[in-house]
Amino acid sequence: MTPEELSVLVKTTLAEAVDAGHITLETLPEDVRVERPKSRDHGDWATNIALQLAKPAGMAPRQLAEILSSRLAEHAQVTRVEVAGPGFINVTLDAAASGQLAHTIVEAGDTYGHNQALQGHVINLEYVSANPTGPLHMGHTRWAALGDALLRLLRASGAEVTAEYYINDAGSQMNVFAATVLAEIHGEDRPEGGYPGEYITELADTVAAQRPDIRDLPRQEAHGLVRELAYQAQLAQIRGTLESFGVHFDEWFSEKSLHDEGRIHAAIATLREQGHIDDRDGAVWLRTTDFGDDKDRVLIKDDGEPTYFAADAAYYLSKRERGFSEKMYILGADHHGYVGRLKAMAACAGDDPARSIEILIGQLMSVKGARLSKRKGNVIALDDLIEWLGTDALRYTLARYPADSPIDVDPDVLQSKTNDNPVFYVQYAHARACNAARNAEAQGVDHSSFNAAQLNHPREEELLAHLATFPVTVARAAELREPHRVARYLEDLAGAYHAWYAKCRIAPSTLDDGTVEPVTELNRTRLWLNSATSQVLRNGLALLGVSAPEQM
RNA sequence: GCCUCAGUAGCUCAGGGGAUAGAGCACCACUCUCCUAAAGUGGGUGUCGCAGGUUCGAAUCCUGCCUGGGGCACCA
Repeated sequence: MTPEELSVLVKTTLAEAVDAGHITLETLPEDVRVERPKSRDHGDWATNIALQLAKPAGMAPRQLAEILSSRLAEHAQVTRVEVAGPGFINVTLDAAASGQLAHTIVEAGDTYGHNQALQGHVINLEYVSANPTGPLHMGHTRWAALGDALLRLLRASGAEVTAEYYINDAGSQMNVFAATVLAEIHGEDRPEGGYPGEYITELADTVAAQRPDIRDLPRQEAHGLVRELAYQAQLAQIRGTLESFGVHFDEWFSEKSLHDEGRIHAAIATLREQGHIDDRDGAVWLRTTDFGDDKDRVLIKDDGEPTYFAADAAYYLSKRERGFSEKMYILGADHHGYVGRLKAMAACAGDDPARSIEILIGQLMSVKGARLSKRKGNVIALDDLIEWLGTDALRYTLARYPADSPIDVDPDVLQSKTNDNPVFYVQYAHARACNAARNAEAQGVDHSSFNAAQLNHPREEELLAHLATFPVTVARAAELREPHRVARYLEDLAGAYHAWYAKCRIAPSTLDDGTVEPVTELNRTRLWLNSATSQVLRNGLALLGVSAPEQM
């Protein structure tokens, strides 16, 4: 019996008690939380439902708990129920009822932990979206790791999610970019305010190789061509970096296409219909102050050019037209000034921002001792970080903290192979489980039988309890948009596994006289538990985009 | 000035109102002739930034203050 099943049982028990007139409640709670108590003296699972319902039921919490507990105790899989403290209900389950989970997990395989908490949600998740004028750097790294983990989590919870990268391929910075590359092609000094970094030289070489005639073209024509070719080359480089970081986008959306297809003016027309446009001082304004923004925002400047915000508005409407009911953005704290205007803009467009827009703001990260890359333009390049620390270590570490806590990554920790490096601790647990399975199988232990009641060692009860909370951990992490919960969970699970492994042998032992003990049902049953654990470790790591090595 | 995030053990940090506030590191002592000791076991540590409030109960929610990070464009 899993905590979810127990939760359902408590809920139905409550409903029965209400029907029988023993408890008076107008509405039943939607969610009954069942948690693993900190102290094992408090049973296998505990619920505070009686405390929460005491007031609406007009009943003393302990009295309410007593009614529920006497009914719960009648259930076959429940060994003991106690009312404790102010009104907690502590439940102890039958060992066989808990142990069955090992079998369930192995059968569910890769889908164990998946849930339907977000079924029906059609989400557009936009993240990274770095300008295509240079390589990705540390400023993008955390969002890449976090966004991809969140994507996997949302999908595992039943949401339909599209990962989208917004390419800022319009605007003056692209011209500066092109001018820099073109100057490089001509062997001239870089223009004032141009891009630094040796990657510009590489781009210039690439472009010149593609179009050997480029130096002979009229300057203006060459500029347009360089702009396109250098952009393509840079974008390809960015994709390559993301690919090696295990991050995949479903949609690469061009800002320029919004301009070219007239979608910006169409968006303004839509906003105008909604009655939130002002024309003043020769510019076109969106009255975002109607919806709580500090100041109104310009959409079309007095020189007739659209602002970046106008493109954002058109982009938002594009997402809506493409059928996304929820638009999620992951932005760095340095962009949090955007939140107010984005939400106000959504409201101007006639949407309810509380439902249609979700903006996750993350704090910035740093890496101790990281060196700037002259080649990449005096940034700390993501490519270099990957090469230095490895994708697994980086991704795990970045996914391990809540987005709103600042991170200062310590490379020494990431590269160590001990307990103080959580990535290795978790990966090692997986590798160890795989190795134990290989070893047991070599000695003839297989999955041919399973007896849940034999999983009664305290360490296996503890391990089973951890395994049981995986689905609810995933569901909660997805709901709260907090991938770090999965990482923390995995660390706990790995700890429970190591502790179990130290006490409970899977394979038969060799006796003093050199003979090997016969394979028993206990060996086989433990193999199931071992398999279940490695499965959950694998599933959890997969949600974070981190590999689960079979040996280390 | 306004907005926003943070302040928890010596250090790095978890803790979406609940029982005695946790984990890793660091420090000490144990455990491998049998599945990976890259591990496990035991040992102590706290004015949860400060002050009020909400309630049966607050590290958690509200208000104010202190300290630190980030942000407040007809830039992109």
